[in-house]
Amino acid sequence: MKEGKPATIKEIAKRLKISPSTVSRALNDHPSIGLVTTMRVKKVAAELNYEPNQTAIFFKQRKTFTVGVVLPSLSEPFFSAAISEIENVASEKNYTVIMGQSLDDADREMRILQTLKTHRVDGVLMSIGKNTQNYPFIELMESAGIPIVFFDCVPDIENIHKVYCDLETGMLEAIDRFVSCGHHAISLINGPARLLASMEREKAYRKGLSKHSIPFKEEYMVNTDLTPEGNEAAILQLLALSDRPSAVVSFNDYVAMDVMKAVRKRGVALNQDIHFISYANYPLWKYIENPPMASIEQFPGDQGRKAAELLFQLIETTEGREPTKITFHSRLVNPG
Amino acid sequence: MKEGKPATIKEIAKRLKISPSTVSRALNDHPSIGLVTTMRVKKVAAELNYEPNQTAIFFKQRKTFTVGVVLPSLSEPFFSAAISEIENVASEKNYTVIMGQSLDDADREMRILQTLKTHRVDGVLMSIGKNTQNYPFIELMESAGIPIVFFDCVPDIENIHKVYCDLETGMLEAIDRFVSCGHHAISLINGPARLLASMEREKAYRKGLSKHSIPFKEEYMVNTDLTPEGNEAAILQLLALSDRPSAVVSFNDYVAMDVMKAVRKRGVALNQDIHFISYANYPLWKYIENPPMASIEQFPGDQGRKAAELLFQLIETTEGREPTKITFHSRLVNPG
DNA sequence: CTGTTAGCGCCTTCAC
DNA sequence: GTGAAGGCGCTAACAG
Repeated sequence: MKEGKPATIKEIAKRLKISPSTVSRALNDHPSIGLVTTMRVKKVAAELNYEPNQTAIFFKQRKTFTVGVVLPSLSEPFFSAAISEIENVASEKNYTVIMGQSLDDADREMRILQTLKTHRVDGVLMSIGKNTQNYPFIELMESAGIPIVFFDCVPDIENIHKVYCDLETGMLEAIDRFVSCGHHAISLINGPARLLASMEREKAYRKGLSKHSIPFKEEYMVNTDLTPEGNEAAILQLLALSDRPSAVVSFNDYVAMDVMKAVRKRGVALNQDIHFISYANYPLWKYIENPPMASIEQFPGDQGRKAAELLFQLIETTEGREPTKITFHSRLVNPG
Repeated sequence: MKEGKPATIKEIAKRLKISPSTVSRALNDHPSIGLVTTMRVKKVAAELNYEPNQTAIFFKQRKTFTVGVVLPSLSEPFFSAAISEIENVASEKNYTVIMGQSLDDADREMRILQTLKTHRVDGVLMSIGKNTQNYPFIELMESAGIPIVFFDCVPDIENIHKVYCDLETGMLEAIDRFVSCGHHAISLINGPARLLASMEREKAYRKGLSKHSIPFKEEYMVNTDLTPEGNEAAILQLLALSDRPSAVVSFNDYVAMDVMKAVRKRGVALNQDIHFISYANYPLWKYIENPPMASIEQFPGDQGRKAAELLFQLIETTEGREPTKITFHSRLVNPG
């Protein structure tokens, strides 16, 4: 039952008393091999349960048919959706996926990339962590000739391939919606100020307000460090205001959940006294008793798919390509 | 910046006018190489930016330092927790992780295993899908000499390595809890009857009841196909009973969420008219307004870690080992 | 301590 | 159409 060694080309050559090269060609349907020999070879191959030794092929072809995926966390539904699509694209192309979670740790991120490099992956897809400030890995991968495509959480520099979601459109739609429901006291609970993602939200928020001629009020924009405590602190800051906002856009759904929990605890009525819209649109909203008024969808699956497709293009064209930038537009949707 | 070819051992040998084997040994800190030569070699290696070609090493050593992980879905928090721990163990051991989602599709499962085999992974960790009835892949992997360890959702056969969570203890604790709160009309919303997981729950449920001398009532045990519709239908069946149960154990948290939603919709008061306990203990409960009374923890992370550790043992011992069975015991905990 | 030789399994010129 | 030979990069006998 247990075959010590899998069959090799040589053995089937020996059996047929022909040369290994002929066998190799036959197995690869090389045109110059006679149909009969090809058949005979394949028959014996099947009998011997022959399977090509991929490691040998990888070695020879200088290609591993493997791509690496690096992202902050697998447990976030957002990234799950992305990696799922990535895997679909990869398996269509007969590539396998090696993955690593950075857990928002820049060192760990770098280590993962190193590993991927020594494993000679053919390409890398990456969404950087919140704490990643500089990007040594870009040069690392480039010097190794390994293409890398960033998605969703992308470095704020040019000359790289990236796929991401423009946060502005969703924010504008959110504010439109709030305004059309009669809200004018609209807050933003933003993430850490240094994050690109936060800066974009703020910019869009200001733009949305001014579009409706609502003046920007300092005290309506608060920041959270994205911890549960920070999230709670942020909403308390808003609730304490004499002119408490009636509508809030929050950084993402996790923030929204903490915030809504805190609101509930204080006896403020959700979707009555105060209304929420947040980014991400996590699937679990449909189970919640009082879900937010709306969500801003960021299309993780589509981003993942596009990024993967782009990566495979880069892998297939040996030439160094122009940096490509693909943008999705966030959109307001019903939660869940 | 971009080096066409990475440096090889040969080149650094040539530079130093020594033999490649010496270089190889030096780089691997072989004891028989003089300290000076070792130093010189390493110095030149660093200068040339040498990095060993893993594909060559894999090829030569007949080992890829890669393990495959196959599970139904990455997006379930349960499996995320497991794979996260698996990855931790793997990276401690300097292994990388290739993963595939079966999406509960038996064919896809088989295809993933095939791919893992051709990629010559050193071992496989697997949690089988709900629809997997027979296990051709066991023989497949065995004939290739690739050890496989199952975890959580494991085949119902002997002679395999498995790590799983005994569901009984948690069920007994749940029923104890219900009874001590004065409940005697205790229902079970179970999964598809053919699932091993369902059979175990039923058995434990019956045992728990009889422990408290509560007679088993047919109409108190209903099944769901685990779809949202099925879940709703199941609870409606219970609610329609003249002697409606006041306490329900449900198959898992997804079922519980659907069920609780349905209950809410009909104006039955959660945690008052009717109480729930379910398996899994998903982290999101802490955000829910009326969470279940308790959850049954199945320790996905611990299962993943143990399974991985076992797999690495198997990989390291060339000998075919006795089938190992490691059991965790589910436990009642506060949700979230 | 170091060098020589050989070979992992496959593919690919180059000959015939 | 087929065979022989060589080599990918590295390691591991076997010699010195």
